[in-house]
Amino acid sequence: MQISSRFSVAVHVLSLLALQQEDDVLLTSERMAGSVNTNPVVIRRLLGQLKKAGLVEVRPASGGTFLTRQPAAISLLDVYRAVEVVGEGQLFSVHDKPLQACLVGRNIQSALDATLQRAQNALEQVLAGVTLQQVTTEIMSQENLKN
Amino acid sequence: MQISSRFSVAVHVLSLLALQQEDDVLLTSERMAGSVNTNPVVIRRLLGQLKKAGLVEVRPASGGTFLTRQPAAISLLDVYRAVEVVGEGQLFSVHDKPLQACLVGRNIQSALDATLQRAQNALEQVLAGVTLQQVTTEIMSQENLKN
DNA sequence: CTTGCTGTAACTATTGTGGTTACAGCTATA
DNA sequence: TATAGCTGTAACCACAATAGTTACAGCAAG
Repeated sequence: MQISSRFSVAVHVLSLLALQQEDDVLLTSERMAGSVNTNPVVIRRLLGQLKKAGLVEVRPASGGTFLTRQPAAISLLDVYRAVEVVGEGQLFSVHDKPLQACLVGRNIQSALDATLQRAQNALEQVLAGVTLQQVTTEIMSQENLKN
Repeated sequence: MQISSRFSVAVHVLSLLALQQEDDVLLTSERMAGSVNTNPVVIRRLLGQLKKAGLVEVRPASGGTFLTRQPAAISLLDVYRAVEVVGEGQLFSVHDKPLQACLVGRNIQSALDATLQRAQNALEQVLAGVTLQQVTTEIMSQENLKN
């Protein structure tokens, strides 16, 4: 199955935060929801996870959300982990309880484990190598291509 | 979300086929289901996909399944693709229809695309580098560790 | 004190997964 | 040629995750 769009939505939201101007209008969950094209509650749930991961600070009642770090100090892996699309080391699900009386059954899990772990790490290392800063830069450069 | 266990089950089944002895009893879907600890229909559905991908040959009514290639010529990426856990280039799902009137909204998809593609490729290349032969070798060596 | 926003619970529809029963169709073999 | 046994597949179920929605309590700032 596919990795939840929570991840891409989170990057979208963080990009909005990274690009927000000080003197700009307040970025409320409703505004962000408009840009993402979803429901404000979906955004608020997401912000809850990003907050829990220490990536953003949300002003409780008055509204407004801000990054706690520079965009260059936030990797996509941080985001990926924050939204918990996949638990640590669990990208692949492996069938449990294979027949222990069978040669293959009792060894398949450990035989596969190292490879699956490496595959997952390979994916995560790519995400670790890209920062929010790079994403917003890419957004601006995509924008320029259109002119 | 996690990648379906169809993948690990497929590797399990293919390992059984790779290790089967000529003069051994017939490997029916029921036998394989026993080793995997699931239902025979689940196995037959899976074999249908592996057959479609040209990895195995199934004898229709009399029973019995066989690899069409040497285990060394089957990579885990072949298996991964065969069971269609993830469509080509679609490991990450990205929210569609973001607000086009917004700078971030109209550029986020193309800004993320290359990175997500690279991440997925990284994962797949690890799988491409491991063959069924290596898996069965690992199974035997895990077995030996237990003695 | 009121306005407006966040935080969260609760419910829904949709989708993918994996298990199960049932049965048609075929093939090797007796 | 009859039959036993296996495959192929449809149909259904339970379960879990996702994403959208309504509703509302709580609170902070003006």
